Amino acid sequence: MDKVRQDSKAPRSYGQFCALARGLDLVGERWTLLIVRGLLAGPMSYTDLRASVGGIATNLLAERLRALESNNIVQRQLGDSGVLYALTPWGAELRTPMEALGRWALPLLERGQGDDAFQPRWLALAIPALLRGAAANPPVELGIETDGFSMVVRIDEDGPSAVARTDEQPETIFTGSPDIVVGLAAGRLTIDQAITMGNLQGDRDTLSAVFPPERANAGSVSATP
Amino acid sequence: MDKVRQDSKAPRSYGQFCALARGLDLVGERWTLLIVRGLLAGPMSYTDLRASVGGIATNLLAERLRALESNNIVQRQLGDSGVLYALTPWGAELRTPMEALGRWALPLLERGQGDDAFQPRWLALAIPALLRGAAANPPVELGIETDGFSMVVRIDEDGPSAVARTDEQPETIFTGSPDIVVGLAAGRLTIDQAITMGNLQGDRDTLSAVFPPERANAGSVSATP
DNA sequence: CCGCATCCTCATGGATACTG
DNA sequence: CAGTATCCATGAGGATGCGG
Repeated sequence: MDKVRQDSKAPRSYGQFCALARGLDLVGERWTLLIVRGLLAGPMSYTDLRASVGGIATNLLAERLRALESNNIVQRQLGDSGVLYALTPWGAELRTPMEALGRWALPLLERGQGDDAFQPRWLALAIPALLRGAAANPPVELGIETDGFSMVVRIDEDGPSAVARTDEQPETIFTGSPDIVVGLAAGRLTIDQAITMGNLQGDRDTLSAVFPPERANAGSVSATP
Repeated sequence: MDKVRQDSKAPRSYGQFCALARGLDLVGERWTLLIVRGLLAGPMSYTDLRASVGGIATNLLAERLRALESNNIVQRQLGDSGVLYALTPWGAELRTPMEALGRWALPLLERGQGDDAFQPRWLALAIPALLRGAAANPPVELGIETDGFSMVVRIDEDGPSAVARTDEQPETIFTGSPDIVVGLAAGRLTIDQAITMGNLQGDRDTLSAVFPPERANAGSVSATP
């Protein structure tokens, strides 16, 4: 018999004619934005995505992905290595509100990592968000390594971006704990402080080009958490 | 005996060292951002707030307000008319990410109001969000009436803002359904189309100063919902 | 293995009634 | 008016199963 998948999910809506409310109808459920966070770095397989989201139950991930797909935020791709999930163009535009929310929540990072989990790939969203507004011509590239994960932060005329580092070219690499890297990006630590606490291989100029000293303690974070 | 209020709420956290996740720990629960939406227009009493949020159960509102207060997003004020809830400075900064999310969700309004509820005061968040970036010197003010509610949209050198209209000064007033007002603000309708569908008392120049024709169909909304 | 679906338990949400 | 108390429905979380 035909397996007609009954769309038995009536995904609780606010039922309000308001852009914010309708947006929250789509991305306001638990885990949803963390799934998008994972996909902002590029398409991923189900299993990788599950690890990237961090702690989501498998049935919930499947359910959320189904909802996201039917709302045109996520699309499935058939790679040669199996199924890949990717953001649609509209879904990728969630980067802006998500970065804004992340910047708002920055003061919450000041209490440090504590017992919380950490995945270096999450920084691939955070770093560009924190550096948003910066631009450089010619481009600057800085390798950053934390918690065993390497990424390249690049600032060009289009602004900052971060990608996982696959090659092994001798770029300027700064190594430090998540606290230090975030503190540097957030302007909470000066470059000198960061170098004292971390480890810089290469020239300091690249580091200060990516994290300009004038941003330090610049108070882009204004209020008390 | 002492009523020691056991803080029995262990408000389910993602437990991740990530600004987005920590932000969602505070404002990611259902209804929370809609409560903030209400308070962005100014301090409100419990009962007014409940009406403004639209459909929230009273126990949930009390619980959310308690959490928001203990997280320094909302603070209670003692007005002479009783308790008032207001945003803290940090809480008020949620306007930026909320506007960003609203702009992202704008395509969802294109299917019209349908059966959804509508409260004109919600536009006090939406209109400035849609007009963000606009500035005018000298300032322009336009009275807008929809669904029995009047507001004044003002654009000055600091950008757009909207406040409920209490006085009865003879300002230029445009009257139209929510669909029309939103369509105009979103640049989906031209001024001529809006006037055809609505009703303008006063001069067209003020209307076009607030909703510049060049924004119409400008494609600030890029993707498909 | 990967990509889910099912089952079960319990915390959370939602509606309504009630109280200082 | 400003909530609390109660009860039921629903969604989250965890374990496990199962076909490809």
